[in-house]
Amino acid sequence: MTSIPLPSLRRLPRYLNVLENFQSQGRDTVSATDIADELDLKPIQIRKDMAFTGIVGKPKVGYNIFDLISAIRKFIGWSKETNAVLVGAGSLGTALLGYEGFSRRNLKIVAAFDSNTEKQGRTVYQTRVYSMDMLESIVREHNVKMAIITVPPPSAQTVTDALVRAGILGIWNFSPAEIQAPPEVVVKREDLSEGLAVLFVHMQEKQLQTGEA
Amino acid sequence: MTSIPLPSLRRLPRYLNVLENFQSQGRDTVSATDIADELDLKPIQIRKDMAFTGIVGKPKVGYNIFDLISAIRKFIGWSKETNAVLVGAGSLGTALLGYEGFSRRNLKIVAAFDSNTEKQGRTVYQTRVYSMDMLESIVREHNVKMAIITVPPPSAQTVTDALVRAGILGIWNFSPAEIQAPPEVVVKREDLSEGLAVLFVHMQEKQLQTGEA
DNA sequence: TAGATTGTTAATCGATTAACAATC
DNA sequence: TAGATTGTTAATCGATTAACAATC
Repeated sequence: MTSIPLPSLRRLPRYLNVLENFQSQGRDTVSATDIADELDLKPIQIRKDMAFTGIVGKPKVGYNIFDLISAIRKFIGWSKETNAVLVGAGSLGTALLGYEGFSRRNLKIVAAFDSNTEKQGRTVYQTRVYSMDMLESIVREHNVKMAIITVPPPSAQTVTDALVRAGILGIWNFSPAEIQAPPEVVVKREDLSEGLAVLFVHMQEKQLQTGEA
Repeated sequence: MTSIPLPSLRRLPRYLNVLENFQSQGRDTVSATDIADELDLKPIQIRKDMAFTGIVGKPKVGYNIFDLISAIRKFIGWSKETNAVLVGAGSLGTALLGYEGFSRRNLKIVAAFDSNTEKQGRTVYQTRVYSMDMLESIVREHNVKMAIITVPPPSAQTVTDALVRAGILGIWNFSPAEIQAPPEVVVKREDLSEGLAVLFVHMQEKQLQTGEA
């Protein structure tokens, strides 16, 4: 079985958003065209992507919204709760601790860690901040497999090493540092400056077109 | 002239990070292979991407680091300061107001806006929070062309409309809502749940490989 | 000079899109 | 039944990779 293409995978959460909107409007079926219209995509792309999740639609009828939502959630792994820890309770880390979008996707941050003793012992949006010493015991106690890194770039690799030692298997790295981890650990980079670069260049290109360089 | 491919554009900020590291180590030239090794990419891809920024290297010598940094910064539009406003001073908005990575890229958030009267008048990480009424006058006063949206999904479209009326030409949308804007306005989505989905699925795939489903 | 590294042209790979048969 | 919509197979498009000539 061939694995889902990365661009398709990235579109799945968008489909989920749209489907949840449709559902809250009381609808119970959608066609690929309905979804495509919401997202400015082509219907054929939706159908191709849906096939990867294993869901099948009915010709003439379309897809059952409830089944489709379940299939996508299950495919991504959002149908059951997942525990995570967060390292780095600075401005970005604090924001993520309070981000409502995570609980919507069944992600639960069970503990935060920070080397700053001033922050240790505090509770940020209902999550307790611990010293780094506590990392391994808490990770193992809650059987945590996923970690979020929101520390400054110079600390990113040290933190990564500690997480790996504690048994973490997936790291979501919000620091712009390039971190190295063993092959069994999945690392997802989330460098905000990438998105900023894309926006800037596209704005420039658009301005050039209108002659307003 | 054909425009830079999106994947290449997204790699440019990573090159910049690596080059700045090399520079702080006192080096003044790099080869494509040096960069590739840092980022787990192939040298040929670096050379192809560099060509888009217009920079040329010297056979046998490689690229001049200072020139390369300048060329990439200039290409992206990070060599001069850019003003932006932020709408939605909630947890994520507050984080972005304090995010050090932006000033490194010459992005200056001149004002924040929030409909919550409790937040209005406060100063968050040196940025003043205003009521939405002030949006248009402040945007025009500072000649702001770029805006960051960090409001809850139901407000995203209303905020977008207000930004467009105020003359904003580029929107960085951190809300998971799909927003509509006129064609002259560039919209960059930054939905964190996309990255989360990619991490989850890749973790699952890795577990399956090790037989630990 | 000889070797290393760039930049270009061609080949491959993978994702998107098109065409169309199957079917509720 | 006829029309609409799915899912599959083929064609196109674009990005990555390979091969290699140019050159400091």
